[in-house]
Amino acid sequence: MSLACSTCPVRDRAACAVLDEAEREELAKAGRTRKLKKGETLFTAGMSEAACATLLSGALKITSTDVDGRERILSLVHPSGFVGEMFAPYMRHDVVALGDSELCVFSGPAFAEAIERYPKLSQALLRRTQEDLYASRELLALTGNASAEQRVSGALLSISRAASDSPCHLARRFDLPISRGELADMLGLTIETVSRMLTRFEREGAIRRDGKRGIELVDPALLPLS
Amino acid sequence: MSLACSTCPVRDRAACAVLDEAEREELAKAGRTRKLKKGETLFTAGMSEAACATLLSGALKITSTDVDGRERILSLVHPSGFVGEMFAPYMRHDVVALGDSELCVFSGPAFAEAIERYPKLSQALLRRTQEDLYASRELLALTGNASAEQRVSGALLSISRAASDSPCHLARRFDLPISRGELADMLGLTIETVSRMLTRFEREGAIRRDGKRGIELVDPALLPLS
DNA sequence: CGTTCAAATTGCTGTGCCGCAATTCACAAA
DNA sequence: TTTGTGAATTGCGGCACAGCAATTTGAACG
Repeated sequence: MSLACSTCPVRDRAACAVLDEAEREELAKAGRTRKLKKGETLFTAGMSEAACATLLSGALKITSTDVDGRERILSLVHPSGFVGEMFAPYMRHDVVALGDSELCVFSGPAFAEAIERYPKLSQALLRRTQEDLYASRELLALTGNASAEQRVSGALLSISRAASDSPCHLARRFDLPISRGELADMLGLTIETVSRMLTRFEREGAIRRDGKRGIELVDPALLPLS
Repeated sequence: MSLACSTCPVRDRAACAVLDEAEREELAKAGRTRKLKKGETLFTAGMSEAACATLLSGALKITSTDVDGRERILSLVHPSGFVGEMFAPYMRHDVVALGDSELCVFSGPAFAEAIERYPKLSQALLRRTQEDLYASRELLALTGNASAEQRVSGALLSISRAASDSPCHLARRFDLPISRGELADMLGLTIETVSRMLTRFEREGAIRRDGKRGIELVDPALLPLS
């Protein structure tokens, strides 16, 4: 038996929030909660059984590994986000926990059935998937032909927006959710280059660094991409 | 009054194919067909009225233009493909015809209403959007930290697969749907580099070029990314 | 069959990022 | 506080790609 949805931390933001209470409890019977520690893998690309999940707390990364063995971060997943497959017969990408995380996991067929049964759920997921698609395309545009300076700057602004309550407002002070190496993997750069750009921004007075992860935007207008 | 769906070239592959005939004709009343010449713009990023469309024939590109004015191709759209917005209040990216094209266009609100009415349509679009999301992520992985050689090689294989009837089979001989410049914009390279890579592949015996657009895969195994 | 012009190719040079290595830093544990 | 360890920073060449310019190609036209 699953945890009751009434205590779910994302019960009013996740895709299943469009269902009424009875429907949601019914859906919950098909899923199960799961806890992941930092670095643990939820799904592996190529896995032959489809599955999907809603993130309750923590953070995930969706990655692919290229022929040379280098990892590429395709997307970050925040609480209430949705990952996985319900139509495809296998998992397309790796999904790994960035920090300790809690999830609500479903088998692919079970969730596909739920989508059949609840049209509202299908619509909510369509909305969400379109948002993910635009996020992916934004990242594509950012890492396309921009300089290293622009990429790091763009990532800072994007993370700052994600950290603030409103998506069009910048958080002046925030913590990077990922390491330099992961940021580099996301931007198609190297650790060293990311580090050099942060140093440059700080020297130019655009940002101030507070420990390994803390960032304060002193003068966002100085960042090459605003 | 719209063109009857019975003569639609993609009537059994487009998202609306999941509707029965009566429903489809009903939906068609909300849309209208439109023809675009090569290079004409369908949607412009920021346009305040949401709209969407199914591509009947021809080809489209979804692009964004960065601060320096360089264009980045985010996605190619083939017949039966779907583009545009029905939930967002504005268009996020530019959509331009790569060649003469025919479309079935809907206003955003009208299509949102259709999704409400026909759960099957919502599901079909969810499937399709997920496919687009994976395609976008594949491109992200390809252009991430791969060398120019790998990017061009990967694009050739990807286009060859798209040109063949089955998505896991390579077409030995095909025409590039886009110019060198557009291919470069898609891969985050320059025209010159794309050209040099094609020359290299031909010199090494992996491909043969036939005119400006024709490509024959002589020995795909020689391509660095297979 | 030539003409025309945009697209593609090729050569050359500069540079921005990578890749390695050494050092420093931050945070946690003793 | 000291110590230990992994992450981050910094310096230093090398190279792959960008950017410009000259040339060639090829598809459509008269």
